[in-house]
Amino acid sequence: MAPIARATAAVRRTDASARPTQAARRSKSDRRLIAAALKLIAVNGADRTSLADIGVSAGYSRGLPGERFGSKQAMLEAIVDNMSDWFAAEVEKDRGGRQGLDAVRARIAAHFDAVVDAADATRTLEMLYIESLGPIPELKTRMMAFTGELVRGLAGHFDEAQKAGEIDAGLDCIVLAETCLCTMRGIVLQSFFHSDRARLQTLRAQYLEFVECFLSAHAGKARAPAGRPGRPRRNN
Amino acid sequence: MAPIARATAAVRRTDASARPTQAARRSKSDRRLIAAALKLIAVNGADRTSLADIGVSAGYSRGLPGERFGSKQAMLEAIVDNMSDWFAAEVEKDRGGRQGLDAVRARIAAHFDAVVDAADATRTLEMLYIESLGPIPELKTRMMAFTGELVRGLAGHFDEAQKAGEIDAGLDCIVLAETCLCTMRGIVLQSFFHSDRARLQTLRAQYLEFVECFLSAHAGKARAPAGRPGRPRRNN
DNA sequence: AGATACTTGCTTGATAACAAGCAAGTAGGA
DNA sequence: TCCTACTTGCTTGTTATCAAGCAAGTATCT
Repeated sequence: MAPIARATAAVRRTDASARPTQAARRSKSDRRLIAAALKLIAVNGADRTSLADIGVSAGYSRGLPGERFGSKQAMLEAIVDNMSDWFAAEVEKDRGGRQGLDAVRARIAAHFDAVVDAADATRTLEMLYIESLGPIPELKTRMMAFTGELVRGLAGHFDEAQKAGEIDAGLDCIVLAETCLCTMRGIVLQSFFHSDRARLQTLRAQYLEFVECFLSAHAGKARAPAGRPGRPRRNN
Repeated sequence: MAPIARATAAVRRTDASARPTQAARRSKSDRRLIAAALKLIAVNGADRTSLADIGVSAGYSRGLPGERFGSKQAMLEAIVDNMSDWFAAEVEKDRGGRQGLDAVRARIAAHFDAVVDAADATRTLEMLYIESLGPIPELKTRMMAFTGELVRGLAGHFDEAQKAGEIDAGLDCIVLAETCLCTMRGIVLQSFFHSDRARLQTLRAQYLEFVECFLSAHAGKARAPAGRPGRPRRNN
């Protein structure tokens, strides 16, 4: 659930269960540091979050984050990597084995769900997304790579949909996917301003209308495949 | 064009034209300070932009911004106000006298055009949009007000379209408008990552297809509640 | 008109808070 | 005992904010 644990260390604790191993210690502190960073950055932004605050908030000393990650920049990069991997995995997991438009729908749903399930994480990710526009190119590169990965993933399913005849062959899958992700990003950002969770769901629903409408208007000619939704109808 | 000048002071200069009046001086320095701030914040973000840098970059001393605006926070607020007014006026101006769907289209076009015409300004606005999520509520309030204004403006035209029978009576104009603005915001943000200006236009065109598709699918006189947006439901 | 008093734009120096990074140290697991 | 996780003290650089001052514009009086 939480996008935190990455170093899955050997947690084999000896029979004397009160003695954690070194690797377990490190892994635990890693996790807590990143969790604390997510919480703080989600609220204050990266620039206003000091390494000292992160360390103390995680229950350690003020110096640990710097010692562990080497520098603040490096820590931010680690966080982005961590979350990118988690988010992509989450979306991919929720896709199940689906393909084509079903996979598109699953990815969109997974995207919004992830935002709800891991609010700190996604909010931090969005904060860093913007701040990465600054002069430090390292984060920006990673963010673009991350976004590109999502775009290509989604575009791949549009491709499948084209090949399966679910949608028009003339559509540009990459552009289509990118537009979808932009919209989702915009909606997610907007939802950050309203603590009201229902707002997100409302906008999400409206967005799905847009998508289904577009898809059915551009439904492919080959109408052999079974799974094609005829009308802008949501599931069920 | 530029969203800068606001204090339209009495610029009545005496016939000895080389002697600027006090008000003119102040107005000029105000303009230059804000212009410098826009440039710097667009690149570095507000947190990484110091008042000293702004002053020097504007051609004045490092102390002037603080002295003029009172505090950094206040300066940011002034900038947001300035730009909000300008942006809203720009969009409204481009609307001309149009109403209904034509006005919707004009507003969307104006929105994207403004981004291209005043890149620094909009980029700064977006930067501040995100940073305003932080713990200082002042900016956040203004940003929400600004966004709300845009939403209501757009929604008003959807309303007109409904009354004119251009679109379904069942549609929620506010939600529709908000979704549109979210998408535009997302696209604009995405375009910041590519110095390539064509990317923005590509996504913009794709988005317009979405909109037109949705509008024509929900065109015509009020029909039965068949087309009403269903409740948010995720596809498993 | 010309000189004088006053106001306002702008600059410069000082200060205090804060944050990142480094180095030397302590404690706890192997 | 050695190694590693972690802490603490310190240095250095940055930045917002304040206070004092200078210079240029404006008003007032004669």
